[in-house]
Amino acid sequence: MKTRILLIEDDENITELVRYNLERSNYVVDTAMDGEEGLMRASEEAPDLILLDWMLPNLSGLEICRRLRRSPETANVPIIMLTARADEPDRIRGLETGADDYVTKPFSPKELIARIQAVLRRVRPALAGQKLSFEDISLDNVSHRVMRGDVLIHLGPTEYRLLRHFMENPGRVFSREQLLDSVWGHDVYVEPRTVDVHIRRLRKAINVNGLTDYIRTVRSAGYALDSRR
Amino acid sequence: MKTRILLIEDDENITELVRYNLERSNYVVDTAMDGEEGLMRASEEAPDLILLDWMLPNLSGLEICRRLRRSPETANVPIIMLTARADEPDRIRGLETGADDYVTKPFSPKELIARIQAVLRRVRPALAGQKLSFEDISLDNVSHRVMRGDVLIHLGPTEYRLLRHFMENPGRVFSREQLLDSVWGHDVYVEPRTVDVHIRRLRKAINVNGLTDYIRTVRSAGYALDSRR
DNA sequence: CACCAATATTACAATTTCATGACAATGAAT
DNA sequence: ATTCATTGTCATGAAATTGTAATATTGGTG
Repeated sequence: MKTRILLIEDDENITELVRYNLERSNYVVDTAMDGEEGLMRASEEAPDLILLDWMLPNLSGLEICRRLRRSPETANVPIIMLTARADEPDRIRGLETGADDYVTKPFSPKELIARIQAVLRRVRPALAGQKLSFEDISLDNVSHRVMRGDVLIHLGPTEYRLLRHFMENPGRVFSREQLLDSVWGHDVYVEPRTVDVHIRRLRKAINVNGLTDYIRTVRSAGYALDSRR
Repeated sequence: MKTRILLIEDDENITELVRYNLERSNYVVDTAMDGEEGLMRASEEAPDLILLDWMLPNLSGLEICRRLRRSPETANVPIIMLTARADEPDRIRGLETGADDYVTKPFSPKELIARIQAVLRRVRPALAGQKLSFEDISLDNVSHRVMRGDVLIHLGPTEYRLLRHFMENPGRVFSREQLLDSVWGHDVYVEPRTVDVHIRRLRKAINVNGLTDYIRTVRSAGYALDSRR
């Protein structure tokens, strides 16, 4: 699932510049031309981050920021202000109002993206890495969650570690002994055949309905997480 | 409990300037004169925020930043870089290494404080006197009040800090040991199982009537505050 | 096809891990 | 001094997880 960013900005040139660069960096960009529209979009779309112009027709950026923070739906969405006003009192006022950061125009796309990532890393660690994915399976180590498509999957501790190990090394075949070593630990003695049972449990858990089974059995070698059959 | 800030800076003039201003703003300031000392202090004192000079004798600020991020104890402590180098490539490099913000020398004390507040607001909202909210739970760190919907919830001190910690890091799974570290303090010895009991008390207090329980137990891993089951 | 070896599946008992209630110790408030 | 709230620990039962063995199925080979 891509990270969605809402851009509230009235200058079309900037809008297009930002959209182009963010989309190239794999973000989904939604835009609003003024404050009213911005507030509406923000509560409807629940974006992961908001880029907010300081100078807007009708409502000022500062006021938007205040309102976004007040509404429970958007109170926790990080906000980066875009501003031409580089003077210190304004910067301080912006930060005090609840913006998480601000970028002064003219800004370079690279810096904007670096700032976005820095803010996201803080606010939603899950959005900035730490997340493994393979085809439509995703595993988040921070929240310990596994999803297949958008279905939440429950795994026992061992199946979780097993899947994580596979997802950390996709495509690679592991023998039962290797799996026991790296998933169970070098010091535990467990029957190699036990691995079969856990593979079974993992398969059962992640292949809800008739979904394709990405765990490939390699006869007399072991198992692998793999898209090819 | 005051907010503790660790300043890693070799220039004594700056050190004194910063110390004076931060202490006047009610922060507790600890200082280190070089990188080695900084790393040591950081893991021992567990500060709430680190101010890090870019140019340091021996280890560079960037390298310190990297090491702080790598070590689990300090990985989540916000870092603001102090730098004379204002050019963009450096700024980007700093942000990418894991700094949360940077301030260019010479800086005004007012702006430094505003930045500290902004970073803390985003990382540890409670330290910046912010209201926290998660779904229909809200926690006001100023009045020490917790509401579920519009019902006022009474919590003991420990349950309050526990909930605050969860609300500062929603979705994230914490082991009992981690919780003891950050909620009880890194120097207290308490049985890990005691955490269970406090989780129970928190649940009981917060899930009045048949309201959904947002505290998720992650078997053999810990607990998390989470919306979906 | 018939056979063998390897894997899949099932069932079950043992073990871990967690939820819950009770209790004594502590300290603050009256 | 007494009451009350809070806290840490333990004991117990419930629930989830785990390893193993027994049995079924599959794939390859002659």
